[in-house]
Amino acid sequence: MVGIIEVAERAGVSTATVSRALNGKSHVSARAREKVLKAAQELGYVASSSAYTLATGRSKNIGVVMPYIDRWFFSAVLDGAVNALVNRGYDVTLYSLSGGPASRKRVFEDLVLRKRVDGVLTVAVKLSESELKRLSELQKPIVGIGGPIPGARSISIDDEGAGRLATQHLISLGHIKVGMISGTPATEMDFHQPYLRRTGYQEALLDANLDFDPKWVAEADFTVGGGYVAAKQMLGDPRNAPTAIYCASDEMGFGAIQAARDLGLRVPQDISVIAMDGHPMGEFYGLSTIDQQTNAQGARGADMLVDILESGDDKLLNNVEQLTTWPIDLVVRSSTARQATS
Amino acid sequence: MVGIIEVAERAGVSTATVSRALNGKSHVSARAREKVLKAAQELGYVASSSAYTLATGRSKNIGVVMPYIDRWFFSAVLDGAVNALVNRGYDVTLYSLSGGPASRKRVFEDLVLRKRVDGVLTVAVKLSESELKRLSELQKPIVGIGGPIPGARSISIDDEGAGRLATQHLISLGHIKVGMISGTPATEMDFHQPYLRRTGYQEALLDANLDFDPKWVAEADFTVGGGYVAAKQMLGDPRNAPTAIYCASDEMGFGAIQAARDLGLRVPQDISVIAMDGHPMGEFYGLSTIDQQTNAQGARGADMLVDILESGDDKLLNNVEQLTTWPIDLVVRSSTARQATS
DNA sequence: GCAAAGATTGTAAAGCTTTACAGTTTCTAC
DNA sequence: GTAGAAACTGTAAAGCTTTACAATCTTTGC
Repeated sequence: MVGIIEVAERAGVSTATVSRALNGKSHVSARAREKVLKAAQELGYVASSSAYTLATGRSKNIGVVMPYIDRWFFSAVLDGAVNALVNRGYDVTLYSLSGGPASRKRVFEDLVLRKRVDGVLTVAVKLSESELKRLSELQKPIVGIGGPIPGARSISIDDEGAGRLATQHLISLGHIKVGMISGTPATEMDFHQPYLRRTGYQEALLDANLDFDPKWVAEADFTVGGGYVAAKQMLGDPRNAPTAIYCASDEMGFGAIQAARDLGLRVPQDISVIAMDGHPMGEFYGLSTIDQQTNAQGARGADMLVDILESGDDKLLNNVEQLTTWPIDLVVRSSTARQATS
Repeated sequence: MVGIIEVAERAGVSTATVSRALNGKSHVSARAREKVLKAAQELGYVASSSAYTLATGRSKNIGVVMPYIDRWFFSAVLDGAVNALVNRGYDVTLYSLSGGPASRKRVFEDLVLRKRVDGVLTVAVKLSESELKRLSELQKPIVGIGGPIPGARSISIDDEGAGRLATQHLISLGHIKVGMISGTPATEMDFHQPYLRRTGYQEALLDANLDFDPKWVAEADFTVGGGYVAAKQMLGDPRNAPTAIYCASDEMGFGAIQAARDLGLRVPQDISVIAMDGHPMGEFYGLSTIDQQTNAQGARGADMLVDILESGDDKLLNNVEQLTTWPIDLVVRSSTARQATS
């Protein structure tokens, strides 16, 4: 194994100079730098990251914590974050919370204490007070995506506003009976958006003086299957079915469209569907939606974190509450329309 | 920052004993072990992973390398791998190849030399000879998923057999004009399946003495959009359109179904579609498919890697060519049927 | 009760880098 | 040509753990 000593010998300088030259520090003559670079190149030398971390206290590694990996929203955030981080010279270590409370505890205690990561990016995870305290004690900055985190920096859309906007779109098309398929918080997750989106929906109805029937609100698990079942139930009773549905995720929207079709309803002539997220498949199913640029949110969160780490200002390492509201766009496609006169 | 010395002092033993007790080694009295555990608990001590890695040469960390992150196939493999690895006490560091050849080189040179990972799991990446050589020199075991890797261990379905099976299913339903939407290898990726699947398709036609029209084969990029465009083109010309299409991925299958509908064709009465992967949305679109249990493949690959690392047999660290063929299942749903008599 | 074997414990080195500090060389201005 | 400043370079410590080896204690068989 070739170490810094071999490089120093070959270049005819000390290890200190090798280190300085390779890390682009000043106080190295051009000649020495060149010799070092050449020697390192010839030997195929790369510094051991564990020794680097031990000596400097920085790992150049960000921990990303999320409740699921193989769902579109999460993998899209992850993709954005990984690309942004690699551009800035950071690795990412991935932690899933799907293993239950025990693994969650392990993630938050070990992960950070072990000095594996310089900072933490969480997606749709609400930290408990003790988790946050622990991270803060250790000066590990944290950025959350997908919901405001009390006591820390976070990036989130205005979920209530999004729910209101989607519902207003349906109302503006003349719909009077408007239903909603809301998300449901799974036990291991900390989504809080479901309720906010629902609140926005109800407020929009209220503002428009429209009736609100509890039967028009269903809960599902954010998946296509969940949306399908909920929509079929809601639309199945012809005496009291809504003419438009707002779904809290695009995947549930896909399910709802399919359920409508299976019931013989035409979209949008018989039933309008709007959802939210900005899933790439939305375009092909003509699903109207509220786009939230998921990839870009991940990239932005990653950049915020690295900005803090590289600022050189240790005060920034403390976690402070600071919410960045992420903009949303209404994308109108072919799944929403004024209802056909029957 | 609390280190092993503080724990040793509090427990009234030496650091060596603390280390042994905490790592579950033998040669520690029950009494000493208990004192150490108690002290460590009280101080909230966790060993620094960089110091551990520096001392032992092992990082308990696996690098996962894939060309994309936010596509279903890849995130499903990743999910399976992450869960399997966390169960065995390993972290995973994620590398994306989407940054082009320069970033690819960095991944394979730095990643390993920096001793960041004990082993590498690649997904749909074919290693070059020099990449493989480098990994082997450093005794880093590698396992590939999604295609046989020359010179290394890998897990792959029989792509040719899958293409043949899907096509035979269509032929068995009486279809004579059978098209295929094949994948296309993007520059940064090393998919080799596209051609194998296509070979299987052609062989099945040949075996059945069926005509083969080059216009019935299109290439697309594995996405819904790509499948949509290709299918629309293929089905658009009524004089020469196939009555059944085999798509090399479920997402392209979704696109093909949508294209057929937009052309006024009924699925499966006018046109049958079969695809492959086992995408969870397939069920809701009634897409017949060839299931390959993507999650489980990721988990299996991860387990293979850890088995090698924990075997204690250094000879196993050398990379040897060894292909594990992964079983596939034909799942028949409502998108394939005997053609309606016109 | 004692010698030998076995179990437990401690000391100190090794693992590889970064960097403070001190020492040396080179340059500049007069 | 020289003093002083500036730039460069080297030595050695620090960072935190594991573990080989040596030393000590405990047990066992007689």
